[in-house]
Amino acid sequence: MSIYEQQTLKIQNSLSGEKEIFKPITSGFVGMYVCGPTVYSNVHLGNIRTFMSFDIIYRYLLHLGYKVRYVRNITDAGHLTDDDAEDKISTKARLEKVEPMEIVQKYTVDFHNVLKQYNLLPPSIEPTATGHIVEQIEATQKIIDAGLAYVVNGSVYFDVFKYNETKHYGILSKRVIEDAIENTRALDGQSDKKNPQDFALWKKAEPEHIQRWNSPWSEGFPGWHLECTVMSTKYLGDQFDIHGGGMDLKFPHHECEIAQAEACNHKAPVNYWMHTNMLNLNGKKMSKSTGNFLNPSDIYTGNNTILSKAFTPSVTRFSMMQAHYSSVLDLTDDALLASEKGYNRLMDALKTVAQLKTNTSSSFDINSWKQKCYDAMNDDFNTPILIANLFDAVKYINQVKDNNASITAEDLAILTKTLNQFTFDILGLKDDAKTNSNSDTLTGTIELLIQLRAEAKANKNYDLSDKIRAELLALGVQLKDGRAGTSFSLS
RNA sequence: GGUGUCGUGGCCGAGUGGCUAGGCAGUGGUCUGCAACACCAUCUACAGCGGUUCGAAUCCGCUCGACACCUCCA
Repeated sequence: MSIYEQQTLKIQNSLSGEKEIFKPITSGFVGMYVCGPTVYSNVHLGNIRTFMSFDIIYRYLLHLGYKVRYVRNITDAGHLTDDDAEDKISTKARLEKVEPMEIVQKYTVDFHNVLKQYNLLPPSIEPTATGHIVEQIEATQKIIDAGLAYVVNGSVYFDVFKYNETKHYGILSKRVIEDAIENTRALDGQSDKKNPQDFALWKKAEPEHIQRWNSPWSEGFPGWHLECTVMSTKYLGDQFDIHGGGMDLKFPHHECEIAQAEACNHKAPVNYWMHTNMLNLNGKKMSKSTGNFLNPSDIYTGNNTILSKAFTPSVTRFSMMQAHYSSVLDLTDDALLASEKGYNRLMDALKTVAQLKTNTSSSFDINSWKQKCYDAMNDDFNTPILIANLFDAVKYINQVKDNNASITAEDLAILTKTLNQFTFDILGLKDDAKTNSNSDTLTGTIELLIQLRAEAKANKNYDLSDKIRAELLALGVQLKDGRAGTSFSLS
């Protein structure tokens, strides 16, 4: 029996605006699509938060025993910039005098490196827009055939007004498109489009545009919204379970996806839409121009002027998990410092739990604690509550260590397994100290110093014992004197 | 200007119509040669103003503020 048969998972669905019991289309299987990055520059820290949130969701679904196909695309064509009608990738390529695919390669590698640092699991399929030009042309033709798109000067536009006659454009973002059309019709000027709300399915390439493909309408490139529709339905089917992305993509990107999929396949493509909230830095939106900006790697290299020190990816990850994915998260030095201490306490407890002595009875209800951990995650992946529960266990573990509480061997096994599963498998944390420097040589050396210090202390040679303690601390080794002797931890 | 999300204690951040969230910091204590760690105890709260209710920080309205998306293009 799989875990998911014993747990009731609820997901906040942006489409209905309600928390719904999750029921996959095919029992035991989950199809999940998340809009990936446009690889024209280093990945944004805000993107990391989004992908990390879905990493937790992916990990939890896997833990529950679902067979998950997780698709996350790479946008390497067709995403237009805000300030002009040029392709982001081509613009940058011309600037740096390189091939567009060179830019794509460079930043795709950067993206993968950063995600690996933050311990994100790779998706099951990572399709690229340029690898699906044929499918995008086919989808465009299908929408034209359905009478919901029109061709002007080699470009193809989705007819939002026409679509809205039978369907609801705005169903996801809760917008009333009639109002928007009413308000903007007068402004329509030299555009090829019938209506400002219409969006491009295919764009004719200007002469300077490098990325271009042949199509029935022109030599050009596909519209940004179409790639996600094509790639999600190709790998997950016309209807699939979960579609995720950042809040900023809800409109128009995801709205357009729904319209395109409806136009192609005559059914709603997605059962559960999930949107993650934004990441701020020191209370403000991150912006390169104002200097209120961090690259994901700046945090763990410490190479920045905003934070007081470097923070490991696990600490950053832990810090982000202390907020719910649907809340705006404010990243600050204080918050990271606080998270680092909490994270260290959790890691210490995970080491302590392996050394606990068992008793004939338990003073803590392990099974109800375990269920509380599941309840937290079942409630729309509430990681802050989960972490609060993990700290309950930390408290208990320390009490047992100090003989102020007791635990049976059976309960200890459950506690150890559950704690490790939630910390490492589901939250995706890593024990940085362990991975950094856990060699027998180091351990042996420190144990020797601890022994020498104990001898110095026995001889009341406190100058020497304090010197050993202080210098080890300076090297990142903290000695901990307890009743049973001295232990240590690495930072 | 339009739409949406939100405003919780020194900081971060959950939750909720009446029952201690949690982390970090602070305070008192236990432990220690002195500390640190750990443990025990403890303090600070729900933006403002109205309303509904036996009871609201939680529901409703207004005000103020924050953030995002849109308003030219996608």
